[in-house]
Amino acid sequence: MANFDLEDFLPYRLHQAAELASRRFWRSYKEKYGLTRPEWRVLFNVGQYGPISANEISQRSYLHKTKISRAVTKLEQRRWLRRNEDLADRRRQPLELTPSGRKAFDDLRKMASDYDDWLVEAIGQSKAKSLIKTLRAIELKSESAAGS
Amino acid sequence: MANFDLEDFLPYRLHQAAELASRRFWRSYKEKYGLTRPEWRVLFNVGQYGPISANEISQRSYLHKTKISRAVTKLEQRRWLRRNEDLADRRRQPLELTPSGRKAFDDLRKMASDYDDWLVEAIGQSKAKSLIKTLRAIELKSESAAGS
DNA sequence: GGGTAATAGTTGTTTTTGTAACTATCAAAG
DNA sequence: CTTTGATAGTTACAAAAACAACTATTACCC
Repeated sequence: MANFDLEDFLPYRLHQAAELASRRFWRSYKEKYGLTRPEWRVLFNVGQYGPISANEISQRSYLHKTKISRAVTKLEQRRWLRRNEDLADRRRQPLELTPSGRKAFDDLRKMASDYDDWLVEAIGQSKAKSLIKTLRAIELKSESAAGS
Repeated sequence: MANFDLEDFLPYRLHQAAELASRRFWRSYKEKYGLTRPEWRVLFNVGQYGPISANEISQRSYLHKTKISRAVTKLEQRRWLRRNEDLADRRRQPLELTPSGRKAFDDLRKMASDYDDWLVEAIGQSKAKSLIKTLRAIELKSESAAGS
């Protein structure tokens, strides 16, 4: 504690890295498609896991349900996704991409993949893999403290 | 690219980890002192590096200058920090903690240190150290793309 | 079944944030 | 000096966020 250093405080360092790492990428999809971050996340969750409900996205990504709700509305207006009906539980709305949503998703996924490659150059493939594992361990430990 | 996985996309994973890791800690200082995250960051920067100007905090923490400006106003109203004058450059305001700010800082630093210890349990000391290094490397690579 | 609690999702209201424009001061060049 | 451009910090306004309250549906249980 005597030698506590802000720069080595994990939540602080993690935030800095996350913020810096996402900034350039965020600008690129914002410029190209005018997407916000929650919209990007919802799009990717639906693209990768769809059909998926808002609540499932929330549990998977820790995104708050109001953010998801509004992002879904926007993406729907754009005709990038549609809400289906779940006859077994009429509260749920399984979400799926439309063909044009799929097209945008594919393009954005390519952008993400390229950006990830560029980032990984900084540390190398093997360290990138162990980084992912380490981050998951931290998330797991923190999860007990989540709460929506 | 064919096997691009959202869960392994570094900016996404980093954000999840940062968000989860900071949430519990954020709640604890919010409950105890009613601090926002920018206020916490400014307090820690001034506590650790003061006297320091808003601009120097911005460069160090990538916090936007308007956030810093507002956080400084709040912390000043609380009498936790004061603005000094820089006679050599009257635009700058070197910031310093007051005695009561120092007291709060010491308490919060203890909380942060304890929380960090708890988090590090998830991965072990040595991995925590290499994690910090890896994160810095990612930040360095991303920095070229920063822009305030 | 009928009542109570829980869940999925939305909407309204208040804070916080991002962006740009602004003031004040300093630096550089002629 | 004085003009031009840069920098530190603040403020105004619009966009996005948090938070709480709400509707509709389902689950539980007596």
